[in-house]
Amino acid sequence: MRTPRVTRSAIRGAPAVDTLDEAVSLLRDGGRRLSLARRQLLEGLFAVDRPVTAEELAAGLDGRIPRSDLAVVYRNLETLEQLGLVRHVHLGHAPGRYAIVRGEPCEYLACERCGIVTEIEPARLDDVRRLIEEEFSFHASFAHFPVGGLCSRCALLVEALERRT
Amino acid sequence: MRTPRVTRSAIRGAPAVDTLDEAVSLLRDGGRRLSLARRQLLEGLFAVDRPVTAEELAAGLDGRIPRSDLAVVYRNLETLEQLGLVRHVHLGHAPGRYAIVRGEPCEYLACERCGIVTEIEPARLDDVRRLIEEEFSFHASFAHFPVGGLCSRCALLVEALERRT
DNA sequence: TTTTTTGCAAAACCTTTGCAGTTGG
DNA sequence: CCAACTGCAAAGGTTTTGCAAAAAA
Repeated sequence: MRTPRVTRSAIRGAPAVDTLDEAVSLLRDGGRRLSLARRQLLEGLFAVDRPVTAEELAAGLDGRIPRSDLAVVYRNLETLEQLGLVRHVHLGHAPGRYAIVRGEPCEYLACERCGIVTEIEPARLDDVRRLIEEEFSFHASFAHFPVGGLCSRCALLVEALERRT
Repeated sequence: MRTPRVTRSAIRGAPAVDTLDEAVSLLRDGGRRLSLARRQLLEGLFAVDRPVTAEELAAGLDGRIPRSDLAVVYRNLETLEQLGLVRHVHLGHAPGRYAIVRGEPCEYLACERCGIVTEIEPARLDDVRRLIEEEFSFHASFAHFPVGGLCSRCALLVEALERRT
Protein backbone atom coordinates (compact mmCIF):
# COMPACT_ATOMS: atom_id res chain seq x y z
CA MET A 1 0.00 0.00 0.00
CA ARG A 2 1.69 3.16 -1.13
CA THR A 3 -0.41 5.85 0.50
CA PRO A 4 -2.44 4.70 3.48
CA ARG A 5 -5.09 7.37 3.72
CA VAL A 6 -8.70 7.46 4.67
CA THR A 7 -10.93 10.28 3.60
CA ARG A 8 -14.35 11.53 4.53
CA SER A 9 -15.75 9.54 1.67
CA ALA A 10 -14.44 6.24 3.00
CA ILE A 11 -16.70 6.49 6.01
CA ARG A 12 -20.28 5.28 6.04
CA GLY A 13 -22.61 8.16 6.62
CA ALA A 14 -20.21 10.82 5.38
CA PRO A 15 -22.19 13.78 4.02
CA ALA A 16 -23.06 13.64 0.34
CA VAL A 17 -22.04 16.37 -2.07
CA ASP A 18 -25.16 17.09 -4.04
CA THR A 19 -24.51 20.29 -5.94
CA LEU A 20 -21.63 22.12 -7.52
CA ASP A 21 -22.17 24.98 -5.07
CA GLU A 22 -21.84 22.61 -2.17
CA ALA A 23 -18.66 21.18 -3.67
CA VAL A 24 -17.26 24.67 -4.09
CA SER A 25 -18.02 25.51 -0.46
CA LEU A 26 -16.26 22.41 0.76
CA LEU A 27 -13.32 23.22 -1.50
CA ARG A 28 -13.08 26.69 0.03
CA ASP A 29 -13.55 25.35 3.55
CA GLY A 30 -10.53 23.20 2.85
CA GLY A 31 -8.53 26.33 2.01
CA ARG A 32 -8.27 25.53 -1.70
CA ARG A 33 -9.06 27.73 -4.68
CA LEU A 34 -11.68 27.31 -7.34
CA SER A 35 -9.61 27.36 -10.50
CA LEU A 36 -11.16 27.03 -13.94
CA ALA A 37 -9.71 23.52 -14.28
CA ARG A 38 -11.19 22.56 -10.95
CA ARG A 39 -14.63 23.95 -11.78
CA GLN A 40 -14.68 22.11 -15.09
CA LEU A 41 -13.54 18.89 -13.45
CA LEU A 42 -16.37 19.12 -10.94
CA GLU A 43 -18.86 19.97 -13.68
CA GLY A 44 -17.77 16.90 -15.57
CA LEU A 45 -18.05 14.67 -12.54
CA PHE A 46 -21.53 15.98 -11.75
CA ALA A 47 -22.58 15.66 -15.38
CA VAL A 48 -21.63 12.01 -15.86
CA ASP A 49 -22.38 10.92 -12.29
CA ARG A 50 -20.63 7.59 -12.70
CA PRO A 51 -17.05 6.49 -12.09
CA VAL A 52 -14.80 7.72 -14.90
CA THR A 53 -11.06 7.51 -15.52
CA ALA A 54 -8.66 10.44 -15.26
CA GLU A 55 -7.97 9.87 -18.95
CA GLU A 56 -11.64 10.31 -19.86
CA LEU A 57 -11.82 13.48 -17.77
CA ALA A 58 -8.70 14.92 -19.39
CA ALA A 59 -10.14 14.06 -22.82
CA GLY A 60 -13.22 16.12 -22.00
CA LEU A 61 -15.83 13.41 -21.38
CA ASP A 62 -16.89 13.36 -25.04
CA GLY A 63 -17.15 17.09 -25.33
CA ARG A 64 -18.96 17.71 -22.08
CA ILE A 65 -16.04 19.72 -20.72
CA PRO A 66 -12.91 21.18 -22.35
CA ARG A 67 -9.91 18.89 -22.72
CA SER A 68 -7.24 19.40 -20.12
CA ASP A 69 -3.92 18.21 -18.83
CA LEU A 70 -3.83 14.68 -17.44
CA ALA A 71 -1.38 15.49 -14.64
CA VAL A 72 -3.57 18.36 -13.48
CA VAL A 73 -6.60 16.10 -13.54
CA TYR A 74 -4.81 13.59 -11.34
CA ARG A 75 -3.63 16.31 -8.99
CA ASN A 76 -7.10 17.75 -8.68
CA LEU A 77 -8.76 14.40 -8.19
CA GLU A 78 -6.31 13.77 -5.38
CA THR A 79 -7.13 17.14 -3.83
CA LEU A 80 -10.87 16.62 -4.15
CA GLU A 81 -10.55 13.15 -2.71
CA GLN A 82 -8.69 14.47 0.33
CA LEU A 83 -11.56 16.88 0.89
CA GLY A 84 -14.05 14.05 0.59
CA LEU A 85 -15.68 15.37 -2.58
CA VAL A 86 -14.51 12.54 -4.78
CA ARG A 87 -13.73 8.88 -4.35
CA HIS A 88 -12.26 6.27 -6.63
CA VAL A 89 -12.63 2.57 -7.22
CA HIS A 90 -10.25 -0.04 -8.71
CA LEU A 91 -12.08 -2.40 -10.99
CA GLY A 92 -9.76 -5.30 -11.78
CA HIS A 93 -6.47 -4.26 -13.39
CA ALA A 94 -8.04 -1.30 -15.16
CA PRO A 95 -7.16 2.33 -14.40
CA GLY A 96 -8.86 3.85 -11.38
CA ARG A 97 -12.32 5.40 -11.80
CA TYR A 98 -13.33 8.54 -10.01
CA ALA A 99 -16.78 9.80 -9.02
CA ILE A 100 -18.30 12.63 -7.05
CA VAL A 101 -19.42 11.61 -3.57
CA ARG A 102 -23.20 11.43 -3.85
CA GLY A 103 -24.92 9.77 -0.92
CA GLU A 104 -23.64 6.37 0.06
CA PRO A 105 -20.72 4.99 -1.89
CA CYS A 106 -21.69 2.27 -4.32
CA GLU A 107 -20.09 -1.07 -3.75
CA TYR A 108 -19.12 -3.45 -6.53
CA LEU A 109 -18.88 -7.06 -7.63
CA ALA A 110 -16.32 -7.49 -10.40
CA CYS A 111 -16.05 -10.71 -12.41
CA GLU A 112 -12.39 -11.61 -12.84
CA ARG A 113 -13.08 -13.53 -16.04
CA CYS A 114 -15.33 -11.32 -18.17
CA GLY A 115 -14.78 -8.05 -16.34
CA ILE A 116 -18.46 -7.33 -15.82
CA VAL A 117 -19.08 -4.98 -12.89
CA THR A 118 -22.24 -4.94 -10.82
CA GLU A 119 -23.09 -2.00 -8.62
CA ILE A 120 -24.50 -2.94 -5.26
CA GLU A 121 -26.35 -0.71 -2.87
CA PRO A 122 -24.25 -0.86 0.32
CA ALA A 123 -27.17 -1.93 2.51
CA ARG A 124 -27.43 -5.14 0.53
CA LEU A 125 -23.94 -6.07 1.70
CA ASP A 126 -24.57 -5.33 5.36
CA ASP A 127 -25.09 -8.98 6.25
CA VAL A 128 -21.80 -9.82 4.59
CA ARG A 129 -20.13 -7.01 6.46
CA ARG A 130 -21.65 -8.14 9.73
CA LEU A 131 -20.42 -11.69 9.22
CA ILE A 132 -16.89 -10.51 8.47
CA GLU A 133 -16.99 -8.12 11.40
CA GLU A 134 -18.04 -10.87 13.80
CA GLU A 135 -15.62 -13.45 12.53
CA PHE A 136 -12.53 -11.31 11.91
CA SER A 137 -13.13 -7.92 13.59
CA PHE A 138 -12.58 -6.40 10.18
CA HIS A 139 -14.70 -3.61 8.72
CA ALA A 140 -15.09 -4.69 5.12
CA SER A 141 -15.90 -2.28 2.34
CA PHE A 142 -16.26 -3.03 -1.34
CA ALA A 143 -16.41 0.56 -2.49
CA HIS A 144 -12.69 1.03 -3.16
CA PHE A 145 -11.78 -2.57 -3.97
CA PRO A 146 -14.72 -4.63 -5.23
CA VAL A 147 -15.69 -8.17 -4.41
CA GLY A 148 -13.76 -10.34 -6.85
CA GLY A 149 -14.78 -13.71 -8.23
CA LEU A 150 -16.89 -15.07 -11.04
CA CYS A 151 -20.28 -13.91 -12.28
CA SER A 152 -22.81 -16.72 -12.64
CA ARG A 153 -22.30 -16.99 -16.38
CA CYS A 154 -18.54 -17.35 -16.07
CA ALA A 155 -18.88 -19.69 -13.11
CA LEU A 156 -20.98 -22.06 -15.22
CA LEU A 157 -18.56 -21.76 -18.10
CA VAL A 158 -15.54 -22.51 -15.94
CA GLU A 159 -17.32 -25.44 -14.33
CA ALA A 160 -18.09 -26.86 -17.77
CA LEU A 161 -14.46 -26.42 -18.85
CA GLU A 162 -13.34 -28.17 -15.69
CA ARG A 163 -15.58 -31.15 -16.28
CA ARG A 164 -13.99 -31.68 -19.68
CA THR A 165 -10.51 -32.04 -18.14
CA MET B 1 -9.68 -5.97 -17.08
CA ARG B 2 -6.79 -6.48 -19.42
CA THR B 3 -6.49 -10.27 -19.55
CA PRO B 4 -9.57 -12.15 -18.48
CA ARG B 5 -8.18 -15.54 -17.69
CA VAL B 6 -8.95 -18.24 -15.19
CA THR B 7 -6.41 -20.86 -14.33
CA ARG B 8 -6.42 -24.17 -12.52
CA SER B 9 -5.36 -22.36 -9.41
CA ALA B 10 -8.43 -20.13 -9.43
CA ILE B 11 -10.66 -23.14 -8.88
CA ARG B 12 -11.47 -24.52 -5.47
CA GLY B 13 -10.19 -28.04 -5.18
CA ALA B 14 -7.52 -27.68 -7.82
CA PRO B 15 -4.66 -30.10 -7.05
CA ALA B 16 -1.87 -28.75 -4.89
CA VAL B 17 1.73 -28.69 -6.05
CA ASP B 18 3.71 -29.99 -3.14
CA THR B 19 7.18 -30.73 -4.44
CA LEU B 20 9.58 -29.45 -7.03
CA ASP B 21 9.38 -32.79 -8.82
CA GLU B 22 5.65 -32.52 -9.05
CA ALA B 23 5.96 -28.99 -10.41
CA VAL B 24 8.43 -30.20 -13.01
CA SER B 25 6.07 -32.97 -14.09
CA LEU B 26 3.22 -30.53 -14.52
CA LEU B 27 5.53 -28.23 -16.45
CA ARG B 28 6.44 -31.07 -18.81
CA ASP B 29 2.82 -32.19 -19.11
CA GLY B 30 2.10 -28.69 -20.31
CA GLY B 31 4.70 -29.12 -23.05
CA ARG B 32 7.13 -26.63 -21.53
CA ARG B 33 10.82 -27.06 -20.83
CA LEU B 34 12.67 -27.02 -17.54
CA SER B 35 15.20 -24.28 -18.12
CA LEU B 36 17.70 -23.27 -15.47
CA ALA B 37 15.83 -20.01 -14.87
CA ARG B 38 12.61 -21.90 -14.44
CA ARG B 39 14.11 -24.40 -12.00
CA GLN B 40 15.58 -21.63 -9.90
CA LEU B 41 12.34 -19.71 -9.93
CA LEU B 42 10.47 -22.77 -8.67
CA GLU B 43 13.14 -23.41 -6.06
CA GLY B 44 12.76 -19.87 -4.83
CA LEU B 45 8.99 -20.10 -4.67
CA PHE B 46 9.15 -23.39 -2.74
CA ALA B 47 11.81 -21.99 -0.42
CA VAL B 48 9.96 -18.87 0.66
CA ASP B 49 6.47 -20.37 0.48
CA ARG B 50 4.74 -17.00 0.78
CA PRO B 51 3.62 -14.49 -1.83
CA VAL B 52 6.61 -12.56 -3.18
CA THR B 53 6.99 -9.93 -5.88
CA ALA B 54 8.61 -10.52 -9.26
CA GLU B 55 11.17 -7.93 -8.22
CA GLU B 56 12.13 -9.92 -5.13
CA LEU B 57 12.44 -13.09 -7.20
CA ALA B 58 14.62 -11.37 -9.80
CA ALA B 59 16.77 -9.99 -6.99
CA GLY B 60 17.36 -13.54 -5.76
CA LEU B 61 15.23 -13.63 -2.62
CA ASP B 62 18.05 -12.42 -0.42
CA GLY B 63 20.58 -14.84 -1.84
CA ARG B 64 18.39 -17.91 -1.83
CA ILE B 65 18.56 -18.13 -5.63
CA PRO B 66 20.76 -16.41 -8.23
CA ARG B 67 19.67 -12.99 -9.45
CA SER B 68 17.94 -13.02 -12.79
CA ASP B 69 16.22 -10.95 -15.40
CA LEU B 70 12.96 -9.32 -14.33
CA ALA B 71 11.26 -9.78 -17.72
CA VAL B 72 12.09 -13.47 -17.69
CA VAL B 73 10.73 -13.77 -14.19
CA TYR B 74 7.46 -12.17 -15.27
CA ARG B 75 7.29 -14.40 -18.33
CA ASN B 76 7.89 -17.52 -16.33
CA LEU B 77 5.46 -16.58 -13.60
CA GLU B 78 2.87 -16.12 -16.33
CA THR B 79 3.70 -19.52 -17.79
CA LEU B 80 3.60 -21.23 -14.41
CA GLU B 81 0.35 -19.51 -13.60
CA GLN B 82 -1.23 -20.77 -16.82
CA LEU B 83 -0.22 -24.27 -15.83
CA GLY B 84 -1.73 -23.78 -12.41
CA LEU B 85 1.55 -24.03 -10.53
CA VAL B 86 1.56 -20.45 -9.36
CA ARG B 87 -1.00 -17.83 -8.48
CA HIS B 88 -0.78 -14.17 -7.61
CA VAL B 89 -2.60 -11.74 -5.37
CA HIS B 90 -3.00 -7.96 -5.54
CA LEU B 91 -2.66 -6.41 -2.12
CA GLY B 92 -3.76 -2.80 -2.34
CA HIS B 93 -1.84 -0.68 -4.85
CA ALA B 94 1.35 -2.67 -4.37
CA PRO B 95 2.96 -4.84 -7.05
CA GLY B 96 1.50 -8.31 -7.50
CA ARG B 97 2.75 -11.12 -5.27
CA TYR B 98 3.28 -14.63 -6.55
CA ALA B 99 3.22 -17.94 -4.72
CA ILE B 100 3.40 -21.62 -5.51
CA VAL B 101 0.02 -23.36 -5.43
CA ARG B 102 0.08 -25.32 -2.19
CA GLY B 103 -3.25 -26.75 -1.19
CA GLU B 104 -6.14 -24.35 -1.01
CA PRO B 105 -5.43 -20.78 -2.00
CA CYS B 106 -5.20 -18.42 0.95
CA GLU B 107 -7.65 -15.62 1.01
CA TYR B 108 -6.89 -12.19 2.41
CA LEU B 109 -8.19 -9.23 4.35
CA ALA B 110 -6.23 -6.08 3.58
CA CYS B 111 -6.59 -2.92 5.64
CA GLU B 112 -6.72 0.09 3.34
CA ARG B 113 -5.36 2.41 6.00
CA CYS B 114 -2.37 0.66 7.55
CA GLY B 115 -1.81 -1.95 4.84
CA ILE B 116 -1.85 -4.90 7.22
CA VAL B 117 -2.73 -8.15 5.49
CA THR B 118 -4.42 -11.08 7.20
CA GLU B 119 -4.39 -14.53 5.65
CA ILE B 120 -7.65 -16.38 5.96
CA GLU B 121 -8.23 -20.06 5.48
CA PRO B 122 -10.83 -20.21 2.67
CA ALA B 123 -13.26 -22.35 4.67
CA ARG B 124 -13.65 -19.52 7.15
CA LEU B 125 -15.09 -17.37 4.38
CA ASP B 126 -17.55 -19.96 3.13
CA ASP B 127 -20.48 -18.38 4.95
CA VAL B 128 -19.63 -15.06 3.37
CA ARG B 129 -19.38 -16.73 -0.01
CA ARG B 130 -22.70 -18.48 0.50
CA LEU B 131 -24.42 -15.22 1.41
CA ILE B 132 -23.06 -13.48 -1.68
CA GLU B 133 -23.93 -16.46 -3.85
CA GLU B 134 -27.53 -16.49 -2.61
CA GLU B 135 -28.05 -12.77 -2.82
CA PHE B 136 -26.22 -11.97 -6.06
CA SER B 137 -25.51 -15.28 -7.82
CA PHE B 138 -21.86 -14.29 -7.70
CA HIS B 139 -19.03 -16.67 -6.80
CA ALA B 140 -16.84 -14.50 -4.61
CA SER B 141 -13.17 -15.22 -4.05
CA PHE B 142 -10.73 -13.20 -2.01
CA ALA B 143 -7.62 -15.03 -3.16
CA HIS B 144 -6.75 -12.77 -6.10
CA PHE B 145 -8.30 -9.54 -4.82
CA PRO B 146 -8.58 -9.41 -1.03
CA VAL B 147 -11.39 -8.12 1.12
CA GLY B 148 -10.74 -4.40 1.54
CA GLY B 149 -11.71 -2.23 4.47
CA LEU B 150 -10.33 -1.31 7.86
CA CYS B 151 -8.70 -3.52 10.46
CA SER B 152 -10.15 -3.09 13.95
CA ARG B 153 -7.32 -0.84 15.09
CA CYS B 154 -7.73 1.53 12.17
CA ALA B 155 -11.51 1.43 12.43
CA LEU B 156 -11.31 2.65 16.01
CA LEU B 157 -8.80 5.29 15.06
CA VAL B 158 -10.91 6.58 12.20
CA GLU B 159 -13.99 6.62 14.40
CA ALA B 160 -12.13 8.66 16.98
CA LEU B 161 -10.93 11.08 14.31
CA GLU B 162 -14.50 11.40 13.06
CA ARG B 163 -15.86 12.24 16.48
CA ARG B 164 -13.47 15.16 16.74
CA THR B 165 -14.83 16.77 13.54
C1' DT C 1 0.79 40.81 -4.01
C1' DT C 2 1.23 36.43 -2.38
C1' DT C 3 0.08 31.79 -2.48
C1' DT C 4 -2.00 28.35 -5.17
C1' DT C 5 -2.57 26.22 -9.36
C1' DT C 6 -1.54 25.26 -14.08
C1' DG C 7 0.92 23.38 -18.15
C1' DC C 8 4.38 20.89 -19.85
C1' DA C 9 8.03 17.71 -19.61
C1' DA C 10 10.08 14.20 -17.43
C1' DA C 11 10.27 10.47 -14.46
C1' DA C 12 8.58 6.59 -11.64
C1' DC C 13 6.50 2.39 -11.35
C1' DC C 14 4.92 -2.11 -12.69
C1' DT C 15 4.49 -5.03 -16.54
C1' DT C 16 4.79 -6.51 -21.41
C1' DT C 17 6.98 -7.09 -25.94
C1' DG C 18 10.52 -7.72 -29.77
C1' DC C 19 14.34 -9.88 -31.22
C1' DA C 20 18.89 -12.03 -31.71
C1' DG C 21 21.23 -15.51 -29.56
C1' DT C 22 21.32 -19.69 -26.49
C1' DT C 23 19.66 -23.92 -24.64
C1' DG C 24 16.90 -28.02 -23.64
C1' DG C 25 14.97 -32.15 -25.35
C1' DC D 1 18.39 -30.12 -34.98
C1' DC D 2 14.66 -27.05 -33.86
C1' DA D 3 11.23 -25.27 -31.01
C1' DA D 4 11.38 -23.09 -26.59
C1' DC D 5 13.62 -20.03 -23.72
C1' DT D 6 16.83 -16.32 -22.21
C1' DG D 7 18.84 -11.70 -21.91
C1' DC D 8 18.68 -7.26 -22.97
C1' DA D 9 16.59 -3.20 -24.47
C1' DA D 10 12.75 -0.84 -25.37
C1' DA D 11 8.08 0.34 -24.92
C1' DG D 12 3.34 0.43 -22.75
C1' DG D 13 -0.02 2.02 -19.45
C1' DT D 14 -0.97 4.43 -15.26
C1' DT D 15 0.31 7.79 -11.97
C1' DT D 16 3.56 11.15 -9.84
C1' DT D 17 6.85 15.00 -9.62
C1' DG D 18 9.57 19.35 -10.69
C1' DC D 19 9.46 23.80 -12.11
C1' DA D 20 8.59 28.16 -14.46
C1' DA D 21 4.61 30.80 -15.84
C1' DA D 22 -0.20 32.03 -14.91
C1' DA D 23 -4.17 32.84 -12.17
C1' DA D 24 -6.94 33.15 -7.89
C1' DA D 25 -7.83 35.55 -3.66
